[in-house]
Amino acid sequence: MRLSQYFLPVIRENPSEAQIVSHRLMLRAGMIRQSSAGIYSWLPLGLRVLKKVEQIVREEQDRAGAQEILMPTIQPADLWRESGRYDDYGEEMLRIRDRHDREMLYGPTNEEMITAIVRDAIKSYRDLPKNLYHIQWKFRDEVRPRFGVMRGREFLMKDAYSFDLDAAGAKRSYNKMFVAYLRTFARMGLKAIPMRADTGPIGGDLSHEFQILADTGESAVYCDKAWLDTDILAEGVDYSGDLEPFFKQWTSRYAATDEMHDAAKCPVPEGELVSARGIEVGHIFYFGSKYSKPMGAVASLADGSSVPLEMGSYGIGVSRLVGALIEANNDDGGIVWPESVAPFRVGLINLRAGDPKCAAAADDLYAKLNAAGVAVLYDDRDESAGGKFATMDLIGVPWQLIVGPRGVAAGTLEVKNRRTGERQELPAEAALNRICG
RNA sequence: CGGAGUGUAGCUCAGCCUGGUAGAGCACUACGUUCGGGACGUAGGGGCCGGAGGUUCGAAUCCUCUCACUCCGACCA
Repeated sequence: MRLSQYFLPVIRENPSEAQIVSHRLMLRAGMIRQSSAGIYSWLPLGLRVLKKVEQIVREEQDRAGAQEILMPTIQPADLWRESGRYDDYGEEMLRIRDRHDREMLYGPTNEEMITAIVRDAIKSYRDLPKNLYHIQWKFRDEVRPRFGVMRGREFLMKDAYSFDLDAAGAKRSYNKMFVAYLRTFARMGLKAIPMRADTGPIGGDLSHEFQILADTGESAVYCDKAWLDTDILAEGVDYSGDLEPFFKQWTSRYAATDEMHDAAKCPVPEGELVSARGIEVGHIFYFGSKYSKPMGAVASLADGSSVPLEMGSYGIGVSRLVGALIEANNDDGGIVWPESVAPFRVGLINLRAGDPKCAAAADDLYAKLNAAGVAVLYDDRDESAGGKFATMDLIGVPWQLIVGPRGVAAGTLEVKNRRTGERQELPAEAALNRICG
């Protein structure tokens, strides 16, 4: 993409409404614009990141055996009356009426809807287990939206729902999602720590929150220091095998949110305990027949009797993750994307757009990178060098490739890594290999 | 929902107290000089001063109402 043609409205000064770093940087880097309180438009750069995050989530859900569907944002109120939550949910639910005065709502979550779908389609124990997920916009009318996309009212969430015949099966489904979540966040370069959690309004018996550590996190969290050195991706995972030992291993290490933490009962000695701030990026629940029973979602057994389905639900805040990623990856210059979610891999900077030799060299590199399938943002504008570097730093592209008159004359290119700060002048061929390799 | 603020140019803000032709920096446009880490000069364009009502000869400024946004708290993914 040529920057001269790209819709990238960067802002040099800090917008006054943005209090935390991710919100400031998302506005400044032209990723989002606010529409109203807690509701945002995603501009091209922001949408690229959102889609990358979404894709990693999708791949790990698929790998764990969940199947993607897509449910609507608007739901009928009657569905929620079946579970009894229509009256319980309160003002956080946006209630609307259509032209026939039918009561509708903008879905804050989808337990009722998925339960109705599965209820009508699944009749036999032979059809189980199933895990269905979708990635869809949700609306929760927060009393006080804040922190940009980290606590918006409209947000993109991946929510999966598992259906099993019995508690043992439901636990297996829970374990799969537990592992999938650890892998998902690790692939984004995030250290997400599962913590025993309150089940809240979803209700249920077993629940873990996944918190990533960041200074600006909303909740206080405590964990064993050993968490900081663990690498989930290093462990091979076989979803067809028994994941319970894995689950036990990962939950044996202490980690708790403020509400669940009791300093007097904490098994970790003071020196080994990390006290930090956490951002909740995922939450998984096992809640048995809380919805299947009132809504009549049952499966027939071999002996002709029937049992309510055992359910769990599993959420990841996809749009929140974009903010959380920035909270965890920024410096004075701007965003520092992990490569797996970076909107572009390479920022190609032509320092002298007006110079024919520089332009020819940069155009050539741009063509080569495109041909190699590398996502490249090419700054071909006639701007000051400082401004170009500042823009690339702000939007956090991992690799910068710099074309200037000196290098063109010498046949070299400067390669810079945004994260490490590494800068080297390499022969053109070597520079390309460094980046593509 | 309680408390506290803020709405003036695309952004950051001054002007309001003490009423009298709408301001600055950055951004934008044109031309020129520059050019290896947010350059300089000259000339320009851009505002229903959030909205409605009131007071006044006259309102960005004073009064009333209203809307929006932000912060603290309670609540929550």
